[in-house]
Amino acid sequence: MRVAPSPTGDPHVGTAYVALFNKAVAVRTGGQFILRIEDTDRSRYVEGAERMIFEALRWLGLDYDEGPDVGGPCAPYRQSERTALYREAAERLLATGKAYRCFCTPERLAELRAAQRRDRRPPGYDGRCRALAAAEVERLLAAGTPWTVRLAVPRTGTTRFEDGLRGPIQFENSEIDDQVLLKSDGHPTYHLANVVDDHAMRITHVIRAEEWISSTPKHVLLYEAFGWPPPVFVHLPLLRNADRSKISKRKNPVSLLWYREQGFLPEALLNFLALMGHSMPDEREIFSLEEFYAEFDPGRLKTTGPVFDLAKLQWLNGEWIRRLPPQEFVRRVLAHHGEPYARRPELVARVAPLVQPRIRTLAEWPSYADTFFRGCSDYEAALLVPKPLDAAMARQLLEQAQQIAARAEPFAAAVLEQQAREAVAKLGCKVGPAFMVLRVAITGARVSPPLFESMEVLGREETLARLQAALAKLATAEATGTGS
RNA sequence: GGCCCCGUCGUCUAGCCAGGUCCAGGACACCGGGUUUUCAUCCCGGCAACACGGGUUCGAAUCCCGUCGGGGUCACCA
Repeated sequence: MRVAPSPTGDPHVGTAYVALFNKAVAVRTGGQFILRIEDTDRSRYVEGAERMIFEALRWLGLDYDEGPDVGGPCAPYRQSERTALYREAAERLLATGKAYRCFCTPERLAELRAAQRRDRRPPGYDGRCRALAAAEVERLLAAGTPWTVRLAVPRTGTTRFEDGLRGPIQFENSEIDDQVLLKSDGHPTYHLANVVDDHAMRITHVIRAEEWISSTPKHVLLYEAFGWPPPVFVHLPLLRNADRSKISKRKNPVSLLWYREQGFLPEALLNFLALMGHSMPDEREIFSLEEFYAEFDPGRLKTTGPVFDLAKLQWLNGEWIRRLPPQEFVRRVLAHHGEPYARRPELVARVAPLVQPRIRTLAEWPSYADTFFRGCSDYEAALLVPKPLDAAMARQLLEQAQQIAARAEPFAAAVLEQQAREAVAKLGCKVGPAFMVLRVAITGARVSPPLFESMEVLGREETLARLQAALAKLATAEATGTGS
């Protein structure tokens, strides 16, 4: 089993999807899971993209047994380092007449396509160079004319293969183009490199995306031409945008980097991907990678393209965050966010339990936690006076709170809450609005972690300071008429 | 357009291969309600689908055919 991405940009969510199922088969069958870098298109090569693929796969826990950065018996695992192999293979095909040299220029091919399009005929190479006499080939070669190698696809007959998921699939050979195998720059195309490598690396199951179905007959023909037994082909459904087109950058976040930055847990992303197109026998929806491997069954794969629903991923991520052991949650927060949190790990640990049940992604951490790290002085004074109350009542509540905070012993949430409730009752106020006044004073926002727990974390001194600041803010607002 | 793949609630799906136990179950989202100091959690309830038409059969979401719909692919990209 293998996954074979191209280093042409950010690591793609589809790569993770395909890698997941390949690895699952490898784990279940005791086979090797290989990472192969398909970098045969130097024009699309992106510096650093390869390293990001390594990192993304590791981040997800989809480690590979063999690959460019871990080595293995079939090294090298970068196609750009295996060009001799492909040339040799192409020579073999040339020698046996299974392929031929094509000297057509890109211009002629473009004109050919244009003409076919104009006449509303199916596009494809017209086979001109296939009929070239040996002497003519020699002459062109001697003249240094650039050439490619094309597969000599049989003109008649049918090529069939068994898709491990969809059953028998067949194509008329007359509909298959004489695919270019070796480009004029000496690099192989996907088709050649893929088949040669899959054979060389003893890949038993080619598990890839559905978009490859229509080129599979070319691959089957290649295996036949080489006299090699073809692997089992399994075409996974394509991940889709909401409009059901294949998932794309424009309509969906597809970069694994993005998911990491947004604070999605690898566990959740993997869990979500596993849910797309495969189901657990007991319909369980939340499960670990290990559980997935344990229950994975090719027979439970689906063939219909699932729409990638970020909302469900967010829900799942929230579930995973809530299930994290407290210490682990702290570790993830620290790993995800740098300063100012990293400087105060002990404070993070105390704040964490208040935030953990409230967020769906690690990126949301600051929205609840920042009041403990950055203070809260820049809120609007009007927030201190929620709807049914007036400024006078707000002031009284804050003053009562000051007294309670000053004397509470110990300075703990339960004590503070009990005394606050009593005081509020005496003032003849409802707890909801009353606590809202204090919440704003303490956290600077109407949405916050629990009030008294927050006070406890802040400590007596800071609590008193914030209450005092709120009172001052209220007074200023009243004086300038900007309050309510 | 040719070829190929696919078609159960808005979305992810169970059920289909081995027809009845399915007037189709679960989850997300959404809408109500409850718990609650805000938010979130948690609990309860609701909305909502077998694409359509034939056929086979005592009986079809499940088998067959057709139609329609969606997608993929038609590069010296992968």
